[in-house]
Amino acid sequence: MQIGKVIIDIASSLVDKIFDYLLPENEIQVGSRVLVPFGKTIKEGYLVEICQNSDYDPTKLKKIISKIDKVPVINSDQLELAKFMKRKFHTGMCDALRLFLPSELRNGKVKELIKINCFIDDELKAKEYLSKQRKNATSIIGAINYILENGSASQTILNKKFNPSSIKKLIDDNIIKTSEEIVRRTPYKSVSTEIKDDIVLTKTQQEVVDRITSENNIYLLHGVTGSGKTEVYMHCMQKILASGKTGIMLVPEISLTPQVLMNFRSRFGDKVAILHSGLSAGERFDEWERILFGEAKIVIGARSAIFAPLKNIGLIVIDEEHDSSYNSDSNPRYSTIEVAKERARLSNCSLVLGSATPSLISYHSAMTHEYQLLEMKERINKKELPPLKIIDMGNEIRNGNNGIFSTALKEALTKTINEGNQAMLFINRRGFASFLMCKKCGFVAKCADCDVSLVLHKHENALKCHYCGNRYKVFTECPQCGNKDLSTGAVGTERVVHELKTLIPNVTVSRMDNDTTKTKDSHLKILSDFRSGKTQVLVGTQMIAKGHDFPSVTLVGIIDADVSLYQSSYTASEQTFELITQVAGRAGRADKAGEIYLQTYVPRHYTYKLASYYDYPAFYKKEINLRQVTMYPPFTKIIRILFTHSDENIAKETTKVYYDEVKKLQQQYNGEFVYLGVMKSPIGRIQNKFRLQVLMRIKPERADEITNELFNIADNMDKNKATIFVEINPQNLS
DNA sequence: AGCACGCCGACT
DNA sequence: GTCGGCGTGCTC
Repeated sequence: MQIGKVIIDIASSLVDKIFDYLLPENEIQVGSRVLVPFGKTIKEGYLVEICQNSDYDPTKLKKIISKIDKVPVINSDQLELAKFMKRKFHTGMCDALRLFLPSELRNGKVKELIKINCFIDDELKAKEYLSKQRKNATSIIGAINYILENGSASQTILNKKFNPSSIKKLIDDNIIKTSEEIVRRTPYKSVSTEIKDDIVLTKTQQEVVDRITSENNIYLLHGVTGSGKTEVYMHCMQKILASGKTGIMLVPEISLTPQVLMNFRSRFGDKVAILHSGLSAGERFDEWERILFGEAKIVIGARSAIFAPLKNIGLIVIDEEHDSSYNSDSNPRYSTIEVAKERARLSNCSLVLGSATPSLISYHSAMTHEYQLLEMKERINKKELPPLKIIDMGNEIRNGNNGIFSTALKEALTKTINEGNQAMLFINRRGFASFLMCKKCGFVAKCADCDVSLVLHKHENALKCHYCGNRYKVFTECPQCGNKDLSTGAVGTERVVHELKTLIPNVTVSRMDNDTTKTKDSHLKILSDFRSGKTQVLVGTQMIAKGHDFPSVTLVGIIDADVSLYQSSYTASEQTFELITQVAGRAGRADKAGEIYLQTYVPRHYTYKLASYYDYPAFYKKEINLRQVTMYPPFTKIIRILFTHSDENIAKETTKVYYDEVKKLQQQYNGEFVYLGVMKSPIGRIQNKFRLQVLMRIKPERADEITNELFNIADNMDKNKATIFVEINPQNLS
């Protein structure tokens, strides 16, 4: 008797287990999606295994109804990867499997696009028909003439140009004949697929390519900005392609600009598939299908592209490996680097992690020889990195300048604009000001549903909560005491734009942050306006720092570097160093010299000093020592268990039950816990849900074991109480 | 996720 | 007396 093991496509921990079914007579392969009777209803599921026996009462077994797709949609490596994700990150099997499929497939909304071609096979008959028409039948006459002139036309176009009901009548009357054709929606179709000649590599680049392609390993490629890493990746991919294998290259979502995509398309033609959130549903589905059917061999995309349905993978590349977007921080939570390591292991291929500022953890792995370190220390154009000036803002205040720009930055800005060059101003905070406060009674506007201050957005004339999105009216007098003297908190992007316009009245500025990039292509528009010189200054948050190449930028200003340095996270210094290096890399990319101004109140901080020399190894040394002394990652693993519930008492109760269990675990693993504590989450309430947490740091040796125990405790808790989230080395503790 | 079973309040 | 509230539990 053949038993099919099925995971039901319902994302709930209550049904996240294997259900046994009888297999029907006609063959279904493992990895197929199937329809099964489930309770009173019919559900979709994934056939994950076929075997001979079942532990379940054989009389109660039901039969799989049918398969959904013509072919299996999940291959064996992907199945293994899903199991790995369940083990490693505690994701449900269903959640993991869904990552491998375009959502369009599951919704059944997208089908193969069918183009209906309209043509006329009997011209005489058509002309005769034409002559019978009244003069005012413009649609019918126009459509026939249009087809006669063009030979044929798609029905979609005809429907747009003429009256659709007339077209239908013509088809019904057999004047227009139709034929169907499957078309693929290729993104960025306009880009030529003509394959360009190779660029000759430098000696260093060639050596790196040779290393990567000669031996299967995990490589950390540390190359300064402008050292030509992308070219290295492309050459490696070419070699892989030539050997009949396939490859994945991941980039941060934000740097998947049309330019990057064009680069790849012009090198690999239609052998490359592109996966990212900017694609339309149809495009994404078609790209996925091209990969599944082996038409595309190279996949380039954001983090989810690691799940692409490739077979026979020869190389995986993660560019800008330090980028935080590689950590999924909402369900299902996973680390893309960990997934990539496992996928590379399963495919027996190399994994390349590339960055100008590797994450401390990755660099440490290279230092301890878990990864192979590859270095590219020189820029392709042999130019020095631009000088970085640290400006003491305390000094500015002492000299009577209370503004947000230092005197030096003001002068540099004016000079840059006058000379016809471009500038970028970076501030890691959106909105106008971080809060609005009454000077008299100290009242600060707070969100009704979250324990946070509201951020002032002048442009929209609103106070916004950055955690739940609630909006409130801006007040001009204190709601508590009626006082009209209000003060605003720390500067955000809006304020910088405002001050800049005051400083240089005719300047053209655009702002790039979460608020101005809500619509689909808005960030591309902002970037292309800046690239073309339509805007002179680009003001923005994190997102302007990444990978964009603007030849005319000669000035970069970091308005308040301390925002990043003084966030309460053990990665604050690391993130600040990384940020400065990335932002600074935007200046002077082409033949023009660039300069960077960094404004701070702690000008002597080692992070700023070392960042200003672009000395990553020195920064690493300093920071890794600190981590070792204080016992933070990579010397420990941080685990945070977050409990949320709308009833504060229930949240507290669940937290206590869990904490007591962890204490038992601590006894059992005596000495493995460096720290264990229970407390309110830094933001005690979000969207009216109370948040508590159990926080611990564990020595690495037995950390996996302990993590499993922690998962088990969570699994055995009452599902109707507070919601439990387990986070490993969390980036933002809010 | 759904759907049924089951044990307590306001109504023809 | 019943209709229906949604807490609890199960689905191969």
